[in-house]
Amino acid sequence: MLLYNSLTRKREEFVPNVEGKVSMYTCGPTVYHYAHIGNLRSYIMEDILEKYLRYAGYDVTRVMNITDVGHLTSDADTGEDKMLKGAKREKKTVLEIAKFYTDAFFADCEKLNIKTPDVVAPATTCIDEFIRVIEALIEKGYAYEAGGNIYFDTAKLKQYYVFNDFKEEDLEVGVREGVEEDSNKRNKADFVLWFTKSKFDDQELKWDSPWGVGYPGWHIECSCISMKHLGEYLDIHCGGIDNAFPHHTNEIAQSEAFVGHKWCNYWFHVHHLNTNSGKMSKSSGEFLTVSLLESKGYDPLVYRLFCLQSHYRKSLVFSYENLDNAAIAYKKLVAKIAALLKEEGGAIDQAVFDERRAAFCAALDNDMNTSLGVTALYDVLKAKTTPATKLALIADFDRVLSLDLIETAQKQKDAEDAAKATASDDPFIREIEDMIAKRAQAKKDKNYALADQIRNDLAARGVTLIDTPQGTNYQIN
RNA sequence: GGCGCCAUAGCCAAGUGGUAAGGCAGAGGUCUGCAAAACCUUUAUCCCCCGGUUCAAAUCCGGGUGGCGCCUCCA
Repeated sequence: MLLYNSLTRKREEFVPNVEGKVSMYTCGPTVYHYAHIGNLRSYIMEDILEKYLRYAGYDVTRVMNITDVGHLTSDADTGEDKMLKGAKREKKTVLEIAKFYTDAFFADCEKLNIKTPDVVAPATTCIDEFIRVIEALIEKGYAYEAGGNIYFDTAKLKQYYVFNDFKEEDLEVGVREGVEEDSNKRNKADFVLWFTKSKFDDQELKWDSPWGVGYPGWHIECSCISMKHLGEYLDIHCGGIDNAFPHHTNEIAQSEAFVGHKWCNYWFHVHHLNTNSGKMSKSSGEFLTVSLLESKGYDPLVYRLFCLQSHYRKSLVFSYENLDNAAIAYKKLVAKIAALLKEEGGAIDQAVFDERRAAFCAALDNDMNTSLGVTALYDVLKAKTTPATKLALIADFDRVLSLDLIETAQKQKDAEDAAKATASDDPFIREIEDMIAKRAQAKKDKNYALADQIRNDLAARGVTLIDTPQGTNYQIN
């Protein structure tokens, strides 16, 4: 299978370190606020990668951190800790905030059918590990103390800028508002491993360390948590493209300085979800959360389909028009599958099954081409074969796509069956059937005004009539 | 200023040298008293622009233009 590797900027054949096994690390959320759907795009695409690797037969171990400490808004210890900022905003303790938004994050993931990683590690539970690695980095000469903080010395590396051909002198400090350069640093690119001199007096979470009471820098978290659970050799590291520099660059710097050899082979970066005005963020524009979409009547899985119709390495523009497009496509897809469920099953045609499955695999083998994967699904629906074959294929693809296609279609069918079964007991159903009968009579009498009025009355109450040559069916919305 | 990604129909999008998949919307049709649903048919003489390589380019190369991202908050 081919995977684009940000490290080499090429699509490469994926070969894990240990045959049949894949170690996978994902940068998790900073839990100071709800995740917006742009954040979740990354997790959806990473979920597809993980599930496809499993589908392809790999034994995958996936680890994710939860950033609940040390994520500053500025490098120079002048900004605010994001966690602290969230806590102040809501007048809660940092740990309460972390707990609340961690739960909210996984609740959103569940709605989007994003599998929870095998290991989820909050940074605050791994402090000893951070200290141990920082001590080793100091011992090896890769880290130094200045102004009370511990910094990583990027000048000690043969190559620091791995994802971009940056030249240090061309990098501008303070491109962003509110960012100042830290005068303690020896080199422009150096970064903090451990803070003891915090300018926020009310920093809540602090730990004792060989360098004094303080707290870890952001970058060290991911390196340590990954190595703690996955060892010195990592197969795939995932994250949003915005983290390639400096976060992932720093992770590589400190991890490889620590282990003394190549650390991670494949870097999987998901590109951004944009709005018409640019990158989606929590601070500008409409704050688009899963709950907001639900409140507007969208099934979260519609958003998942919306993401799957694009490629993870392309920026995607969000608009309600595009989401509506996905919503209709999803509804039609489910309706077609519900129709299949009603048909006689027949036997599974293994030849067709294998052929269609090969097409699906070819799509995903090609650098996670989910758009083609969805097309493979449509091709199944159009294929000339038995309903049983189609349903088996759809269920098979959905192990990766996770759109709950069969389940949703089954629910729809069950609801219809249940409505029919309880018809005689339910006064509402009896009334509907009564009105349908009256309308049939009106139609027979060519009293179309009355017939249309009955149809409109029912529509107003959420009942859609579907005329067929065999009679009138109805659907309760 | 430096670095990187991208550019295909009204919208989303596939395509990795052999003559433009698929989805949504639109149009026409079947069915219907009409409508809805469903089904069938149809929708880019051409892939941002200009050069070049080649028998052959949306695909490769060079140069533009435009959009987005990163350069210490971000997925």
